[in-house]
Amino acid sequence: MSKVSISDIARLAGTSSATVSRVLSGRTYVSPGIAERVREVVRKNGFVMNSSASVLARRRSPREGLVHRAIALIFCGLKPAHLADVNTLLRPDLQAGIQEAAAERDLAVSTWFLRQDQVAAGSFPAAISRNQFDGILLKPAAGQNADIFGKIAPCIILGARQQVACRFPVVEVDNDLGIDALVEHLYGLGHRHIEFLTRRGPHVPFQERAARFMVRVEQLGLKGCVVAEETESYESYAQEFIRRPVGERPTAIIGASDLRAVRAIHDLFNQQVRIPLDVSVAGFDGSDAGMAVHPPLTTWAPNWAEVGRQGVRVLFDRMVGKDVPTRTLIGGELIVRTSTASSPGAGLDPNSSPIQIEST
Amino acid sequence: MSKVSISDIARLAGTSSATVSRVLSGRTYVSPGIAERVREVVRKNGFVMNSSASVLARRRSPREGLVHRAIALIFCGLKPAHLADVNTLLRPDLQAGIQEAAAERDLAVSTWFLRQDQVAAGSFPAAISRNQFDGILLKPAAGQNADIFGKIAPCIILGARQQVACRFPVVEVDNDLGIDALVEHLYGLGHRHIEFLTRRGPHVPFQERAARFMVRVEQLGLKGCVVAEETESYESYAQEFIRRPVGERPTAIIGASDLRAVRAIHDLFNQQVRIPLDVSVAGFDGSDAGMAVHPPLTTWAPNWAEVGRQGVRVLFDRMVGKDVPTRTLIGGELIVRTSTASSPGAGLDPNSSPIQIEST
DNA sequence: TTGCTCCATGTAAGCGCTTTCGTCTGACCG
DNA sequence: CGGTCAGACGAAAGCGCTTACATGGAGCAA
Repeated sequence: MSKVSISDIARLAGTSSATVSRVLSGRTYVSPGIAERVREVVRKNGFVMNSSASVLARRRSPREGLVHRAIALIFCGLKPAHLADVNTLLRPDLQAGIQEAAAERDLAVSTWFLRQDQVAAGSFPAAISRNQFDGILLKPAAGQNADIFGKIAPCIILGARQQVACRFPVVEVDNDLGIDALVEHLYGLGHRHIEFLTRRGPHVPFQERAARFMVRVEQLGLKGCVVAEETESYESYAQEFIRRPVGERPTAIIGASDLRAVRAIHDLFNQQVRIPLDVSVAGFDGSDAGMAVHPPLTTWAPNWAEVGRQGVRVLFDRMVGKDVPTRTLIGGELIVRTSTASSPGAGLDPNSSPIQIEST
Repeated sequence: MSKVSISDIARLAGTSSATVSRVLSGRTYVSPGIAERVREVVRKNGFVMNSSASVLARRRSPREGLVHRAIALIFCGLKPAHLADVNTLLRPDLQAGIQEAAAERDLAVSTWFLRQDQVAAGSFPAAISRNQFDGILLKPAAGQNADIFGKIAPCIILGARQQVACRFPVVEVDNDLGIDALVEHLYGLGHRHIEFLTRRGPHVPFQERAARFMVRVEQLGLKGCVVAEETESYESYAQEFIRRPVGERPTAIIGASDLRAVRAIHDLFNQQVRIPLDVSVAGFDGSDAGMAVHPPLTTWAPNWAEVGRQGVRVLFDRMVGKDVPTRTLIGGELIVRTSTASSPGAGLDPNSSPIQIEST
């Protein structure tokens, strides 16, 4: 395409290609006069270097870090029918954060979806095994071992702590912070009996949230427990809820996720339970679903954009050889909406103002 | 990292590097015996070529298409505060479709977010202007002119038709199909007076949907009109709705988007309007919000995954020189939930079964 | 057998850069 | 004023591949 090469520039600037290279890489000293002349010619001709040649040449004496100015974002451990996973793994705001931080550092981001069996077999796409990347951002599904990527380039794990057996630094959402915020929010509203609603099965993030819930509840001296719904035999939490005498019902419920909370709200509604009059419900995720449900859901929104930004920052630091923390925790924001209100008996009419939702 | 080069392989296989290259590229004839021996050595040593050297060498005689086996996915025309745009531009399912189709063709996908002013100034990240990609998938924001990318590589426009002045082939969602499906669904339920709820301002996709709505409504001989809510002065559609005598109210409403429909549902609820008993409401998008709102929203879900797949397919075809259609339309799916029911007066009690939502 | 063709393979010339090494210039010291 | 040294620059050797071209041997016709 652009036929113009570094030696053309050299000729036009009346110098040698070596000097042009030195000016462009800024790695060695060049006298200001010549440097300026070279830059002028480069600008005038819209010259951009051939990066293949550059990478090839640099390989002779392997230098630190940034050979390609490119990182890979790898979603790994996806199940064969992976479309379902995608929504939880690939959050637009996470990716926006990654792009933002990558752009600041002039890094290209190449995205890959790898199935569990591909990783297990170590059969990567050619571009990955060819070391075309200076670093790797890993977003593993739960339980996925990702060590193998360490052989290819510096790695960082992104996301919520999961049982990823990883020797890599992790940048993750601090779920504990979210659970604490939710519990304290409800506590502040006068609730003294709170239940945490999750589902059966080994879903690590949910388990972690549940564990933290119990810790915080005990610290505050509240009554509370973790309830796991069956997913198969559909006997909903709501049905069980209304069978209990009023005094034994919790006054507030925290869902392990927004979707779980939303589902509980629907179920409770169908059982004529009024929210937040009879029971407050909160979620965890900050999803659109929580915004749409009626009444709008109080929830904890992890700052995924920041996870992306910090992930790139930490990876970059590692790429250039700096020391990086093994664990970086990212916070979030408590979004208070109308699904939570003061506990029955704590005064205050929660239905005094009409319910509204954020503007489109 | 891997010190082993093509000439090492050649030595081990007892042949020349030229032959190894020929075997690996499969571009010229090599006798089966030697070819097999070479492949064996390659396999045994886990050899992967240095793609920089390969790209560099191939440049001498510029060949068709696939030099890099990489495409760029460019979201362009973002506003400075772009996080808001991101959710509408970057749909996880779209990206999943892209990844799937790219993986099939052994293409790397590199993602870029470009602000409007960057595109206008023609100042691209180095990797893009350096021609490191064989093709470009463009997802422009409305009104963004993207012609400039045509100089860099073959381009395809992705998404819903917008006033992108483009000379490039387009792979897009067929919104007309969705509007038709929604109108016909309501028509089938007995509705004869339907309103389309949108917002003021030049939002092209909404305008298109509204236009199609009017066409279809007239074709079916229905009563219907397009209502645009102000976004600033908050006088909601619902307030205006209840001021009208019952006979002049529509029996069904279609929101220009799920979020708009969700908002209408909330507003109507606050005005004591029962859905779907008094009025049916449908949305457009297939979002999580639609699933969560109460009652769950009937909506049209465009098949974004297919847009991604077809986009890559069309781009690939163009990259290898095939003729491609200038316009590829992708359908979607009507998701019928309980926010729509038979028109009042058409018999049938819409509240006979309890409302449920999909499992988490 | 000779001469010709054809095809598989080897040889070697780059692709466009980076970097080592050596030269040259000028500054500075004795 | 000669010697020394440092600093700026150019010459040129690759980086690991691809491919035009050269080569040599097999196959075949005369």
